[in-house]
Amino acid sequence: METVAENQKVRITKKLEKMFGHIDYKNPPELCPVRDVMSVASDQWSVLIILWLGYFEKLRFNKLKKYVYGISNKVLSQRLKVLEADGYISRKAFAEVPIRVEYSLTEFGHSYVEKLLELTEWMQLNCPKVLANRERYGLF
Amino acid sequence: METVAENQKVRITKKLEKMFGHIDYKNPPELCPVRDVMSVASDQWSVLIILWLGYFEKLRFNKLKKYVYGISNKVLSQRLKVLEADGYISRKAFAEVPIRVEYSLTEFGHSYVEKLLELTEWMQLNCPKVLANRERYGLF
DNA sequence: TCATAAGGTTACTTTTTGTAACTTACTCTA
DNA sequence: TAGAGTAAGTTACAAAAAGTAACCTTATGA
Repeated sequence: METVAENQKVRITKKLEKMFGHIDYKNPPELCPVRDVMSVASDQWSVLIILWLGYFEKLRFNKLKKYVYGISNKVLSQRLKVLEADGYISRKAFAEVPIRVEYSLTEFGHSYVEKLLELTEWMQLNCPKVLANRERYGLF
Repeated sequence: METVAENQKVRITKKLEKMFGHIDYKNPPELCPVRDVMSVASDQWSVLIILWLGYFEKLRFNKLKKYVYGISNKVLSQRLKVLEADGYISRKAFAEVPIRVEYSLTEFGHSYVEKLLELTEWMQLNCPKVLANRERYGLF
């Protein structure tokens, strides 16, 4: 990662454009792709939802609620909607009584899980803080 | 990513342990490493702080505030403390008047930026939603 | 003596998140 | 036929988090 001295004027580079989406830092923050990417499925609940759906082929609402321990109906419902809209998961409703709804990861969702695991493994090896907790996790 | 049928009992595997930290899903969620990893420096403001510190070698409080457009003193101060505690950035205060404080990325912070950029590039190629926005970003 | 400066902190307001009770439509049991 | 149960959510309300704007400190220059 090449850096630039503080007093130096910002140079417009391909790399910077990719990082911020647009060189003008006064632009609305929604225009930053990195920010977008990280905001989509990086919150605590979404991560757990995605992980459990990565482990099970498919899960119904209440099963998912059981595994994503401590989540409420409202929050689970909200997160599922966002994750579906963003293409991580798919929702399949069956016209039964009572209604049955199955959630599963999309192709993209599965590859995102791989990325999450990669990042986590990398963090476990490189992040000072996580490293300090490895005993707590019982890993390695 | 291998998945497991819904009705199947959870098998305790090395992979699952890594994913959740502990097989018992009723454990406090702080015990999930993936969750930990994603929660540390993935919020909107932290990402921008890290990116700008990745671009500039070092930045003082008010410069940083200027680039991380729209952030307040309180939030910037808070995030900087957390990021420092977690090993992403380092803080250097000079005994001058008025006081001068320089923030910069640690070694780990720099490699995290690389990871962020990698993930973003990957997302831009694979995420349906981000792909739809690529025209807006003016990338590619 | 008043303004300015850097790097924050503090009291207060707004927004977001979470909680627990309720809903709907049907079926099973007493 | 009244009542309970079931799945997948909503809704009204409370708690927590985030944001805002004024203030602090120590010193220097006008």
